[in-house]
Amino acid sequence: MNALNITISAKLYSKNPDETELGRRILSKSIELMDELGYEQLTFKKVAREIISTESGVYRYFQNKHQLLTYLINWYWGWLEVKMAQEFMLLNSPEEKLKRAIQLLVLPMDQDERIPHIDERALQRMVVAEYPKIYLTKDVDQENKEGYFLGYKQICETLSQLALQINPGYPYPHSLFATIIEAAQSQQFFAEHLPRLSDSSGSKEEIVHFLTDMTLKSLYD
Amino acid sequence: MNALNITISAKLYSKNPDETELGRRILSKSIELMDELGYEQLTFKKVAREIISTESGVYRYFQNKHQLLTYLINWYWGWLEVKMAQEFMLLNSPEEKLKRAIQLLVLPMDQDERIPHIDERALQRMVVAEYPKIYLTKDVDQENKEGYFLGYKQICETLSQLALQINPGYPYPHSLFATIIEAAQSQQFFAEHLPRLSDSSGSKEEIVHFLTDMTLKSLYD
DNA sequence: CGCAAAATAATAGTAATACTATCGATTTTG
DNA sequence: CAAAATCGATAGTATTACTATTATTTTGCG
Repeated sequence: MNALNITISAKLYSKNPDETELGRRILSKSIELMDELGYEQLTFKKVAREIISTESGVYRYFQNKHQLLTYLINWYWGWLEVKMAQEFMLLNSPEEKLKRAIQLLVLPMDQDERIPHIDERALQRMVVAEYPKIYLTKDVDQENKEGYFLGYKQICETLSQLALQINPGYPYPHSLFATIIEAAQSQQFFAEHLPRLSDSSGSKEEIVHFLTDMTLKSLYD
Repeated sequence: MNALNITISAKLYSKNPDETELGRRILSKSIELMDELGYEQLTFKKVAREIISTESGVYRYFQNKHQLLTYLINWYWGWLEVKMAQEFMLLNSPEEKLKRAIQLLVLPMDQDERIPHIDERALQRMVVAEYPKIYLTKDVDQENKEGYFLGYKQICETLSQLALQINPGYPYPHSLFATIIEAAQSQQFFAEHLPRLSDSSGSKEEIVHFLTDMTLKSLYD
């Protein structure tokens, strides 16, 4: 728990990094380095060196790099969930809410001044580049039991409920929003790196249009 | 090139594994072990031991594990492309072809007796569990130039062309089929491991229905 | 058939990684 | 103020992902 009431399963850390200065510096530098170097090239040694601490210091907060990545991505989903809840209060129809949710999934957001140690834009870029790595492992079933993917599942559930308000008979709400959430990430990646897998090489607005079109056409039959 | 005319960029190997007995044993055992252990746990040493060869033997065919994975996944896309071309000859309308393509993406296929060293089902399972790892790296742009992702892009292009036959005005054919192809994989994974991200915990037929529904609703407006 | 060239096996070695363990020193807290 | 938690510093280990070298076997071909 922190300023924004983002809850993260206690299985995702050894010692809560949100509660200490060192922990917050680890989070901050990890996001920066993971965005810059990518998950594979990041090591706890590099993080430790940059924050003038030690490898064992980082290990006291996270058991390994995979747990750290999972923590950060869950933080992102939790934060997005909070943003959505805030914005939904200003909107009336479920359709407007879904449209806004898709924008929040894709468009870059402003730095939240209440959480200076998290660079939201860097985090967002990092999530686009790394998110499937948290579940594409042989430990997925065990880690699922431990709540490693609650953030993703929660946001998928929220959007599914909205979809059922629009069309209570739609049979695939979870599949739909898992697909939309995945596509929101992968289309950003493809637009930048593999443009022949996208029609939106230019602005993120085009990705928003594509996803919105796909969502609404699926729901209204 | 092999019995089935699947072409794979020469940048994806040091020595063509398809042309020698040792090479084919490497492919065969790699698929088996990658399916069983997952990408991270696979090592060239383990492959070598199982085929009674040596680590350096495997390195003569592939520069590293990532290149091997990319080779196998391109082989899969190439093989799927061949299957689709065969099946499309029996069908007339683009809609029928698209429906059949989605089935081929999801449903398990029979072993091809002409290629005894490739276990297609194991390969298919492995692709579901590992495919984004080939492009989610910091080298994606360089590797893209070298043709690492041609198989994926080719299949996306083929399906996009079909979609434009149905609706020439549809503005997002590449995004649509990149999304459908990704969802075909991720929904299989979610149905098995993270069922709250899917509505198809039972049969693969449900995934086919979901994807077909999404595709056709997107195209017909 | 015999020989050169290519392919493979066998072995060794290296740098980096992903941890684990220990031990004072310092800070926090009850 | 004493106990406990925290942190920094250092060392060490098993594994991994290669690279290099040499010896042996297989194979193409004149």
